[in-house]
Amino acid sequence: MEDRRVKLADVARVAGVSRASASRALNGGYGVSAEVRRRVREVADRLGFEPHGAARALATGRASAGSRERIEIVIVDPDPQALSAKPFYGRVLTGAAQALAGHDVALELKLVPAPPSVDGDPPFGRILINMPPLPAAAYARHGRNIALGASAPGVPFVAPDNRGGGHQAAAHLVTTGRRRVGAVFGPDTPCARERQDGFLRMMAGAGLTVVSAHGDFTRATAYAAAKQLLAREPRLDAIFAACDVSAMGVLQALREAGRRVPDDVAVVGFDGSALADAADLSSIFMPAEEEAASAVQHLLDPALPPPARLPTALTVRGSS
Amino acid sequence: MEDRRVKLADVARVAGVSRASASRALNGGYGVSAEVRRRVREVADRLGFEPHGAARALATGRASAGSRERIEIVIVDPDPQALSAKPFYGRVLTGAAQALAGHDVALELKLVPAPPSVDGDPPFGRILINMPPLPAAAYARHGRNIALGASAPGVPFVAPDNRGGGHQAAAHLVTTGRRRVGAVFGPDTPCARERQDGFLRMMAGAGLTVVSAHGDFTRATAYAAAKQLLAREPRLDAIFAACDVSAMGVLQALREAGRRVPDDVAVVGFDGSALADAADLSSIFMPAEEEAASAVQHLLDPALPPPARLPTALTVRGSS
DNA sequence: CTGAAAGCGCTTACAG
DNA sequence: CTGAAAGCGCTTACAG
Repeated sequence: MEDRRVKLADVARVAGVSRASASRALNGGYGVSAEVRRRVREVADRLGFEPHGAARALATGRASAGSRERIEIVIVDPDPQALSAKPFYGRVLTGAAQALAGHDVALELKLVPAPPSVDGDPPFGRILINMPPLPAAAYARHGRNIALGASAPGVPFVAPDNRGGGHQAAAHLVTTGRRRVGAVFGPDTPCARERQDGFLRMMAGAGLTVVSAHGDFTRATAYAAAKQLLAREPRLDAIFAACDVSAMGVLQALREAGRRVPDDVAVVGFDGSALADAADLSSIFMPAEEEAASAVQHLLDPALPPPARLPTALTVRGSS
Repeated sequence: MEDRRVKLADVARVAGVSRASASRALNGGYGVSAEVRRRVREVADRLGFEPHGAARALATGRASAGSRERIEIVIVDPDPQALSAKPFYGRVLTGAAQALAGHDVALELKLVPAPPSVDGDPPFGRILINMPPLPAAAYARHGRNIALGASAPGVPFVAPDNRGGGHQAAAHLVTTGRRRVGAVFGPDTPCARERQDGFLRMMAGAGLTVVSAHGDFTRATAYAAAKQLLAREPRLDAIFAACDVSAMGVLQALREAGRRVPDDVAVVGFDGSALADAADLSSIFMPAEEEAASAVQHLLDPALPPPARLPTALTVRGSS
């Protein structure tokens, strides 16, 4: 009548052997007669025996089969739709999944609006995205961690060479003969500032001034900013956008203003996401997948030094 | 000298109490003097004691703290970059994460080139994406499962009303006065066929014939297909693309052919991903997030009937 | 409040 | 090959 879970002892009793033999018959089967093995397995099947993972783990010392190691990807983003709207996150997952292929490690995704407190038993490792320094430091005290983008001191991180990327964009425009250059930069974040920095430095080196506006990495804002840029300098022959999504807004503004791309105006974005490819947009490729992959590799083998800065690359498409 | 893990017995010994008292002091602290509690906790901290999860689980009968329930999202895709290239997957993750908010259930991501065999102890639930019927049926015998898109008979599923979406696209073009309509349909998959079906049926109902070509959901193919369509019928005033990425190829072909969008030619895509928004592309919105969310809800409470077909919605943007 | 003891369910030397 | 026994690390009645 009792509906309690069937245990090894039950199987052993029904099969008419000791628990030791039952255990051996079930695991590998070495050291038991074929007859006993067959009988025990048959009974275990019939009774629906499922070994108690914790007990097994305790007895063997090995971690239980059910509790594979796992790496958490902790994304802090107030926008619950972030994974839909920002290609970056998908690319991170791509890189992490690839680096984990063949390693029996689970990939757990945590998308949270605010930094979660350190809970339960720590995972094998964590990849921290947009994690403020304070909670990042707290995490760092429990298990291995690596951040995407600089985080708290002491927490290793991987990041793209944003400055170099900005430089590459500027160099591309200059070497293709553009002279009246506009730019829609990003918001006030380290990453956006670095891109801007690299871009302006190169332009200054080339003796060119830049007509610029600030955006927030969204299409709508970039669209308005580009219109404003055109009003300030109608002879613009190039516009740099701090991210691909912004570049889409720029393209639309140019189209509406009757400018041909790339004939009249060249456009270069930043990110190199699928969006750039789909829109035939020249863009500075940011190795998001590679960042995530090397983050995972660092977690798997902390002896490897964290790679810190990864190079970007210019991808020329139809817009420049 | 030994570097073995510190256990409760060690803490108890150093603190000068029994293991029982040490255990009580650490868990809740009821039934121990404040003094003992303080001392034990201090020692545990100093020694870096971490309770052995399996042992605790075995002793209490409750599942170990570390082994939270989990829902697996199993994506079968031969392209290791799929998560970067296809917005659909990111949207699925968004929906699943949102539906899981507040439930202490882990979200595990499995991206595999081919259906994995059923391994270890089954998760709380699985969401199957692109899973062929045979392995889907095998999974169905171990734990709760739900597929995105129809799968094996007996496996519950959620899917968008693709046919209705195709119908909506056609209706939009017809009611906005388009009469010479082209279409770049998708590959030979149920989902693409349904979209095509709905589209053609509506057009036939309106007494219009459609100049169509087949694509494979990529930009390059759609670009070529659109060029071909224009060659066959230069007076085309609208083109439907079976997915947003294809629509991007169509837009480029139109631009190069000197057609203005939407003045000369209207374009409508399908998916309603961030791409459509960024490109200001009219599109049939497919509720990917909602599909995933209701899949999760079904897993959490199988008493709820699976929703099966979710309605699509036309989003009109600048391209039509 | 405190500790000796039993027990959680399984595995694995050890003897036979 | 087989079984009695000890043990994995912790918790929790039970007595005191």
